[in-house]
This record gives sequence, structure tokens and C-alpha cells, in this order.
Amino acid sequence: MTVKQLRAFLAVAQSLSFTQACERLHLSQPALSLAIKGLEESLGGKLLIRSTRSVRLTPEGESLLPLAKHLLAQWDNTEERLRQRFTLQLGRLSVAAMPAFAGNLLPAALVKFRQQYPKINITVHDVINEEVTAMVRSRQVEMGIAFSPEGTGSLLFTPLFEDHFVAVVPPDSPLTHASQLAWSALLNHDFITLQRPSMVRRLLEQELGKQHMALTVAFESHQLSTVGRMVADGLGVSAVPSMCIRQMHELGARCIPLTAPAISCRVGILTHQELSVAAHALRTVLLDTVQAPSLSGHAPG
Amino acid sequence: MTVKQLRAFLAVAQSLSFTQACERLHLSQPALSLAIKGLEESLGGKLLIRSTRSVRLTPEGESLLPLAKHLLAQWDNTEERLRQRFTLQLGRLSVAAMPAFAGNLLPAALVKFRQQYPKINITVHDVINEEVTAMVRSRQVEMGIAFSPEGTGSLLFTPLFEDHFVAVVPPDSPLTHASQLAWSALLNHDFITLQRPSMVRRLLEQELGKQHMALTVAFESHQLSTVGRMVADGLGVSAVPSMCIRQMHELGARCIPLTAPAISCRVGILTHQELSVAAHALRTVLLDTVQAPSLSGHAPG
DNA sequence: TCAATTTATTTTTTAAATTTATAAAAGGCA
DNA sequence: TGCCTTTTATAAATTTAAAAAATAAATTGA
Repeated sequence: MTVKQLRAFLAVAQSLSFTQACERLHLSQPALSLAIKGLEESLGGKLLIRSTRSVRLTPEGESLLPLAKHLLAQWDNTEERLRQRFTLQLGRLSVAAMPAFAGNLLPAALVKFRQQYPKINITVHDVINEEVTAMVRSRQVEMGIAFSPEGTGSLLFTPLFEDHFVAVVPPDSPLTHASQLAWSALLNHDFITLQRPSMVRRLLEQELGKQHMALTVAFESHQLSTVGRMVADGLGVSAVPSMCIRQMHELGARCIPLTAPAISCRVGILTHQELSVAAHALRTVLLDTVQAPSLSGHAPG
Repeated sequence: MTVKQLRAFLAVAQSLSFTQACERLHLSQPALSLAIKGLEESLGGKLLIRSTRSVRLTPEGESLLPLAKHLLAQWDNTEERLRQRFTLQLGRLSVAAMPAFAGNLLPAALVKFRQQYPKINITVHDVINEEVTAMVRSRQVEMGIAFSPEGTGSLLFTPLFEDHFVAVVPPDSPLTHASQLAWSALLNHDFITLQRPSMVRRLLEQELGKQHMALTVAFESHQLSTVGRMVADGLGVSAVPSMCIRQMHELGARCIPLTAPAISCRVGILTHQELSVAAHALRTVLLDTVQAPSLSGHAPG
């Protein structure tokens, strides 16, 4: 039994005429006769009683009719859905991104993606850096955006840009007049940081430790926006990835390049080796759209 | 997309090896490669990532896998069920028969049918003669056994035998000694008949009317067995189709050939023109098994 | 770097499907 | 009844597609 044969049967059963069915199937009449004959032989009995004047179904044909309809409908549906997935006319995509990226650079990329592929449904998981890797690895999401992990294992890391930490200071602080700031100068003030057991925190402590500096924390918060607001309100200073510059400005804080040491880390895309067409498209959009953030244009006006 | 291609995909996806899948499919390796290639082209994208060392699924392939399993399972199931119907290894058959037949000759025929085709499920509708025709016409049943109807319309009537009415008398009646009985003699006794608006009743009245005899009814009943018992207990006499002879004897009554006039009617099979394989088989068994009942061997011992 | 294994490609062969042409059957109409 | 028309079936030829054999290319492991 082949799909063609079943389609032939359905067409004949519905029109009760070989000649009419031929047109529907774009097939010559002898070809249709042979198709039906072949189907009947493969199933082992007659499905259609046909004379030169009338065509009607046998009881077995009658019982096949609804089954054939159902089978072919499912067949076509499966085929169509797969085609739509490949042409990005249908699809679902789950992405995990660290908050600094999810809240700053990702939205613009998603806007561009959606303009190109409006039928693709995207779920964004806004989770901490380490969770991003875990979610990609466990295939909870197909794509992650995070800092370059130590060992990728079987995962693939595609760099997007190099992110460097910048100082965040209150708008009325004398520090805002500096064109750049050394960590030692920044650490003279109360330091506000993210509370989580985070890679960012570990990275800072590690790099500063190399320079024999200690990170003394005065305040902690879970949210970047809270850190920004706390700095803006004069509670202290902080250091954040440059991705967050715009967000910090919007919250009323000022950002200044940070040196001695200049701490930077690569931000990129984490995936498994095999990518869905949708994920590949988003990857392309991200590579096209996302640029390394800088202070130009964001300096306090 | 063809069934072969989908089977090829399933085999490769399950074994994650073209070479192994080849054996399962009884196909050469190049043929399998081309089948997968064809499927991918028809769907518009890659389903399998294959190198010379490993084969794995793309996300789209991953999403096709369960759909393919389901589709092919349904496909095979449909095919198998149809084949079983044609080979009488599976099936359902509904038959309507008038009570005189259903209760006397039909069981033996069904025994023979079931010996030959134990997997065919049969439903017997034990209904009055006129209802048999109606049920066949409305396709509630595929086959009916009844007296030859006046006009068959589009239905097909296949005669089984000629049934003649016989007298039913009490075992202790002087009538039992007669080798045959005239209606005029029978009608001297109280007459018991079936109460229904039945063709049998109409037939009797019609035929007797031709001979200027009137059917005066003393008792009526719905059930043949009740009529038989009533006769056996000496309440009166009756006349029944010869099909019922054995039943009447078992109930304790005696049957005697009935003449002047000899009333007979053809019993046969009612069907539509198209018959299922199962119905055709039962028809054959009925034609082989059912014989015209007679009084020989059933005469009072 | 070489041998072994696995998939891809090419060429040839085989089989299958389709069309064209023709036949056969059945109802309509005179 | 016999011819015409319509419709499906069959036969032969053509085209197309599928499969196998041979070969190539690529990757891994020693």
C-alpha cells in the first residue's frame, strides 16, 4: 500500500467516478485503474465495484474510506508542519540568557528576529550565568547567551563580543569627572554588588586578588536594576558588565571605564552542535545585531 | 514524502547507523542514502547529521521521529486490519432472521460458519419477517433471512428452500393418526396463531380465502414456543412453517402435512448487491447447509 | 600516516509507473 | 434491436524512478 494508491482510492471513493478522480489526481485514466488494482491486490480484496456505468464501494471499501481520510489527513499535516518548520513559518524556540544580556541587548535582537520570522514563538529564560549553561546542556533551552564558560564540554561557544567591567558611580559623585577609573580608587567607596553565588562575583574577586586587592562589599542585591538605583541614590558604587551601561544610565547612575586591572570576559552563544533552523536563524541575527557596548554616546550629558 | 522514505528515516533514527538500518530494511546502503536524501529534499531541510563516524538527529529530525512512528504504526495497522477482513481473520457481521428460521435452522449453519471462521463476530437479530427486509434495506444488517418479499426493490433475494405449512396438533389428538390433513379438517378445531401483524398470518388468510375458507382464531401468542406448548397441552391446533417442525416436536406437539390448499412460500437470503467477504462466506455456508425441512424422521415415534 | 569503517556519489541495471492507443462493456436512444 | 456514447479495462511502449554494484571520500583509531 502506497500513499499514491490511497489517494487514488480516496479520490475515486469520493467522486464515485474514475474519470472525475483522474482530473483531481492529475493522472491518466489507465494509471488510476492500475493504482486501484494495485491497492486491491496488496490488501487482498475488492474495494470498489465498478462497471462501465457506475462505481460504488464494497463493504470493505466503505470501511477503508474513513480510515484512508484520517491517515492521509495526518500524513499531509505531518508533512506540512515539518515544511513550515524548515521555512521558519512555524516553530518554537527557547533561549536562556543572563540578566545583563536579557535586559539590555537581547530585546533589540529579538525585534529584528521577529520582523524576519513573525511566526516563530520564542521563550526567554532570564537566569543567572551558570544556569544558562546548565539549561543548554540539559536541553531545556536550545540556545544560551552567557559569559564564556571554563570548559564547554560537548557544547559549542560562539563569541559575540568582549565585555569589560565598568564602574558605576552616583551622578553627583566627584568620580564622574574622571575619564577613567582605577579599581583602587573605586574601592575607596562603599561597594554594592550582586548577592548571588555568581560567576561575575567570583571573577571580580579572582582578578582583584591577583592585584592583591580585596573586594569589600557594603550592600548586595539580586537585581541589576536595584544595584543601579542604589548607586544612583548615592548609596555607594559598583562595577557591572558594559552591557548594562544603558540600563545604569536610565536608572540615573554614571558609568566610567575601569582599569588596573581591566577585567573583561567574552560573551557568546552556547548551543549544542546540532541547531534547529529557527535557532540557527536567531544565532545569525544575534551575530549581525549584537555589538560590543561602549561608553560613547552614553557619557553623562 | 513516501512511506518507504519515512520507514527509512525511522530505521536510521532508531539505529543511528545507515549500515544497520540497511539490514533492517533489506536495502542496499546507497539506496538508503538516496531515500533519506529524497525525504530531506521533499521536506526542505536536514533531518540527520551524518559523518562517516556518527549519525545523529537534527532538532527537526527529533521532532519528526515520534510523528513518523505514529504515522507508520497507524499505516500498518490500517493495512493489517483490511487484510484480516479480506481473509476472514477479523470481522463483524449482522444478520436478521425471522424467528422461525433463527430458532430452528440458523444455529446449525452458524456452528458450521464458526468452525470455518472463528474470528468473525456475528450478531443475530431475531425479528419478524417484515422487519428483516426493513433492516437489510436500511443497512442495519448486511444479510436477512425471510420469506420471499413481494418486491425486492434494489435488494437481492437468493432462495434457500420452499417452505410449506404443516398442521400442529396435540399428541393425544385423533388427528395425529392421519398421514396428511386438509385445512377444512384442521379448522374444525380451535385455532392458535401468532398475534403479530404478520405476513404469515396474511398469507394464510389470503390463501384460505381463495378456497372460501375463513380463519377463525381462538388463541393468539407472540412466541412460536408458546403456540407449540399451547397445542401440546391440548388447547387447540395450529399451522406453522415446516421450519418449525423440530421445535414443535420438542414442545410436545405433532406435525402433519397440510393440504387443500397446500400453502408454501420460498425462504431465502436478502442482501444488497455488494456483499462483504464475511457476508459472502455466510451466504455460501447457508446455501450449503440449509435444506428444506421435512416430516421424515420427525414423525411421532 | 595508514588501515578500517562508514557514508556519498556515480554508473549501470532493473523495475515500476505513466501514457498512448485500443478494446470491451453497459446504458441511452431511435 | 442495433448503433452511439460513455466509461472502465487491457496491452504495448515510453518514460521515469528506484536499486545495486563499484568506487570515492571522509573520519577515526592505531
